[in-house]
Amino acid sequence: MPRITKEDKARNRQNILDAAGRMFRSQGIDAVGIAELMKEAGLTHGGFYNHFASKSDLVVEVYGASFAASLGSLAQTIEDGPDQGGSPLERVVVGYLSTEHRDSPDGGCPSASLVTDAGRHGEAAQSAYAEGVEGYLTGFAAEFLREAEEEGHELAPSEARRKAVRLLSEMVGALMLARAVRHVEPELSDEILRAGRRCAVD
Amino acid sequence: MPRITKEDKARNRQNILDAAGRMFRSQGIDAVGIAELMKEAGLTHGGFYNHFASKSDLVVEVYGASFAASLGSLAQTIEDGPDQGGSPLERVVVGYLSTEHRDSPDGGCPSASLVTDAGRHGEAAQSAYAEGVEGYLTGFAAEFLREAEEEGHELAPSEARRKAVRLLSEMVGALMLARAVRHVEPELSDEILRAGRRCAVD
DNA sequence: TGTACATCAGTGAACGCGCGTTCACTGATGTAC
DNA sequence: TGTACATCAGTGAACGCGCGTTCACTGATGTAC
Repeated sequence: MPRITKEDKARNRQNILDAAGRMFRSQGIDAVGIAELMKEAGLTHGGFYNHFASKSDLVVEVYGASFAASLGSLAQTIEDGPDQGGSPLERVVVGYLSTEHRDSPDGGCPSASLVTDAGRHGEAAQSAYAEGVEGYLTGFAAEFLREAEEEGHELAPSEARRKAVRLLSEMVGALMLARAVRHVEPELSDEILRAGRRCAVD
Repeated sequence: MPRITKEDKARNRQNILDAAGRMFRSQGIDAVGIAELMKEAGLTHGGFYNHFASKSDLVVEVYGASFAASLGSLAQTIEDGPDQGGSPLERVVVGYLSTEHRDSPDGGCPSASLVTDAGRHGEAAQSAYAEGVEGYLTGFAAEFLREAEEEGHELAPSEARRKAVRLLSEMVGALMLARAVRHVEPELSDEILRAGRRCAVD
């Protein structure tokens, strides 16, 4: 059957990246094997090295791609008009700490699902992770400033930044805790999400 | 050389548990092999199964032991008189979000270092994790109530509980984020800790 | 208390297994004329 | 545009390796008399 079109090769590469993004986030990087990953992408394992030099290489690319997608959907949530009321950041928090996001990490925020793996897969992966976190913080801080200006409050940039850091910390912490206890203590899991949603933008 | 005293066997078992507690927290459960673990405990790998039926069994016991130790030192931090000022919970937060705690996960809070592993090592481990989290929440909520009463504020138990959940979420999230970016963005890492320390008991 | 024997913790080689990675092979695509 | 050949993506067997676990063996301890 091979050889394949250039476009097909590019599509295959993207399929591998997408599958890895989903599987890494839901199962953890080390729990996903190359063979399993390639099968999910519709290929056999041997071809992996036609696209990536190593699993480590893939990991770095996945961090970049996952954060890019995640920051994109964050921006969209902020820009979307206030359909069901609440400020943009309130909508972000409500979506972030929703049962849907908790229950499907595969398409969710890499800040949370890849936080532990970031420290264990080399400097390049860690840099990609840090860059993604910085993206979240920048977005949040800008939105805090925008909301303050709109409402006529005084808000120093350094204070907006601090609020952004706190908001991300709480969102990531609540989401991870909620996920960790979900199967054995569903009520505790829901309670954690609820408490975070209720007051996370104070 | 074998056979060994009952007391020696008990001590060996404890050594394995201690080594596992340290190594699991700093490296992650899956990254620690039985051979490496037993070497750290001063034994050879074959003897592991004289103490534990399987690695999974050990994992469950480590969750229990780590949380017990962690909750104990938490209680002590709360009880210790206000040496350098600040309320007991402020002291807890300052210690929790210190660079020392960030840089030595091996003796630190299992809520943070074992949160990801909890979801991936069976129901028993997850239950032990949830129980530990519940212990943290109960301790925090009681302290919020105590402080409110001392200062003459009104505080409903449900509100104290909510504050406890939020506090733990933020502490865990900040600690994990700070650890994840520590080696590539030390300033960002410090900033995350600082922001959490500054206002985590609001 | 003293003796004889059974017990069993520690040892380290060995097991099966799944991992990341390599490789010879295939054959349709890309390219040079 | 048509033809001949080189390229190279996909395939699946095979590699070395480290993992969790098992096992035969040793010999000091625990126990029964």
